[in-house]
Amino acid sequence: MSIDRTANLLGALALALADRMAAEAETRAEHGSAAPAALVSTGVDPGLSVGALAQTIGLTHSATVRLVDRLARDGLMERREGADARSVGLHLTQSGAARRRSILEGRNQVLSEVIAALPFGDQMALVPLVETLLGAMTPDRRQADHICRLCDEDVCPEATCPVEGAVRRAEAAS
Amino acid sequence: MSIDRTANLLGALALALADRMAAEAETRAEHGSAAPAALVSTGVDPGLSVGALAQTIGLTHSATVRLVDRLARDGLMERREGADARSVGLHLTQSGAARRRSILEGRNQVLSEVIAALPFGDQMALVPLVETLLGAMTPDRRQADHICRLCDEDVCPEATCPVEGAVRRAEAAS
DNA sequence: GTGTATGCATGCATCATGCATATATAGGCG
DNA sequence: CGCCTATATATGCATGATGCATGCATACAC
Repeated sequence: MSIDRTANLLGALALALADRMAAEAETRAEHGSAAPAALVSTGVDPGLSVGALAQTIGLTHSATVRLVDRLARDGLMERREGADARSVGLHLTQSGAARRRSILEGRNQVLSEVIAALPFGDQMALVPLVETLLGAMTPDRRQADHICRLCDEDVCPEATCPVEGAVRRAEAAS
Repeated sequence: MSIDRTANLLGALALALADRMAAEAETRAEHGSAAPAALVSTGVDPGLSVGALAQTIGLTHSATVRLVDRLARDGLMERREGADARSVGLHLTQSGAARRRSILEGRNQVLSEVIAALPFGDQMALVPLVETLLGAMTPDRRQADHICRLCDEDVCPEATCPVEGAVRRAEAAS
């Protein structure tokens, strides 16, 4: 059992899962692949700035401005007052919050369906492995927000999130 | 430990891994996110048609025609005679084959680096879980090719591929 | 209070992609 | 043999998301 084969299998699984999640999310939110992440992340941290959102969803600032334009035009997101007179505070409308829930439910459904292929004991065995891998992929706060840009915090609270944990350890070490 | 939290964690991991793989691949092949898949898949099955490639990489036929145009213009891919006078047979040039190796090496490096966070025993424990999940995501040959569109067959031979196995079972059952 | 940094927005260009359609070949049926 | 339909590739056109360079307003430091 070479590490290369393990790597290849894990890569194929990640690709297949990401495909399904993206397909599901894009049936529920137009305006490109970053739109679901924008809705989900704005729901987690209402009032965040355009720049902060840009980093989380992995677009340039200008692309994020246009995306917010589109989401606002659809009545899903609003620009309100920000921390500064420069800054904007982004918030979901009621309709945007509903859309967000729909995206999260779709994602959960896709993933749960796949995981159901494992007997319960194997599901439990999988969890710590995934947690370790996620922790290893989290060098700093910025990456953490990016990784968790589609996460459902109701289901995976921050207190037990392995990505959060890795950030805390990294920040304590610095 | 609810299945929902497990699902969320697995989704985050898949997303993070897919991000890294895509970023790595796109530093090595221009022309959009489907280009790496086109190069890898053409290497696995030389002589395949444009239509077959389109299904594997998940683009429309016309988008695939343009992608092949671009890769051919860069000297990475060639249109040769196909099975028919209608069909085209796609092949990598020498330079295309080299590019393909580079893409696969980059992918392997990204994934191996992450997996190295697990002690060896845990890596071994992970393999059968991933195999089961991959099998569960493979309803037919078409999906199988799509899932494996970035796989390195040198490292993960068809004989032991869980996706291939699932296809064979599905075809035997029908 | 002047200069630099930060944050948001816009003009412009590019590029990948999809839809509708055109053209060529294959195969079946009368 | 000729016609019809299916298959395969290719193209015209439009769209839409994105990045770069830049402009503009506000904040902060000295």
